[in-house]
Order: sequence, then structure tokens, then C-alpha cells
Amino acid sequence: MLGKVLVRSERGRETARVITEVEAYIGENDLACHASRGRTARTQVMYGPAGHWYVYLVYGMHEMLNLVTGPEGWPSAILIRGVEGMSGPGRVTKSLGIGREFNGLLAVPASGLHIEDRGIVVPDRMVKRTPRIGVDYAGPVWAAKPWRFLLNSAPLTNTP
DNA sequence: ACAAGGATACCT
DNA sequence: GGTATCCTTGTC
Repeated sequence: MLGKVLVRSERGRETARVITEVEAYIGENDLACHASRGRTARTQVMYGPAGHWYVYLVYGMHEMLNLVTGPEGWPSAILIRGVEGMSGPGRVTKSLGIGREFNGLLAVPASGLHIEDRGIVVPDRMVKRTPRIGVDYAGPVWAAKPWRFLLNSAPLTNTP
């Protein structure tokens, strides 16, 4: 998803930003994943088919935007932690006007929020991997998984 | 360094 | 119905 473009459309106005930082949460075994506690009203969307948004509130004030991935029945999602000019997952949603009303919606243009490939090239050597942020509670094994990915320089724009 | 802030999951 | 905890940010 790095280098792909997050597109928010609202009443004919479109805001597009390149995704620069993401984290993976993979399955019930992953103790940092909300689905590690099983299927609940909140985590239900992660058990569904890929391509739907999973949006939840954390710390009582920040909306986290995740895209459901993986096959049906295997709860997994990618948290969008950063877009160009915006660092931090709470700022991503706030700056684009994204809230829990998107939870469960399919990531297609008609829903007002989707992801596009606009030809930006991201070679592997431009991608940095680190452990995920704020997941110490998951224990040393799962907190150490290098499942945070970010661009370590500006992406190469493929000008048509 | 730490408060703000509300939902969630799990307990009684 | 009570409570510990949370995939954070801004201000102290």
C-alpha cells in the first residue's frame, strides 16, 4: 500500500494523499491484533472479505483507519499510520474527515473513500521496516514483529 | 512527563 | 453496573 493514494471524496470535492506509513495486524494469533480476543461486534469486519474499512476509536479521541485484508475468516488488517504531509494515524483521519461512519464500508469510490494506484514507484530499498508502535501490551514476541512499513524518502512520481 | 477522553471487553 | 485498558496527540 505504500505509494498508493488514499482518496477521500466528499460532495464532489476530492482529497488525495500518498500513503507513507502502514502497519500490519495479522490474525487471531497476533496478540497486538484486536481479533486476538476473537470475534466481537467491533472485530467482526476484520473477519469478512478484504477491501472493507475497519475504523475504530482509540483513547477516546482518535479514529484509526484500517483496510481489511486477507481471506474471509482470517481476521487481518492494515492500519494507515501516515500519509504525505501528515504523520500519525489520528491526524490522517482528522485531516481527511474520516470517522467511524466508514466502518464496514467497501473501499470503492462510491463510498467516499478508496485507494488508487497512480503509478508512483516504490522500490524495496525505499521501504523501512520497524516494530509496530504502541503494542508493548502484546508481549515481547508480538511487539517485536517488524510489521511497520514506512517510506524513508520521498516516493518517485511517475509523471505521464 | 502526562492529561484528555470514550469505547471496548471482561469481570462481578 | 464497575473497571482496566487502549494500534494517540498536544500541552505541560
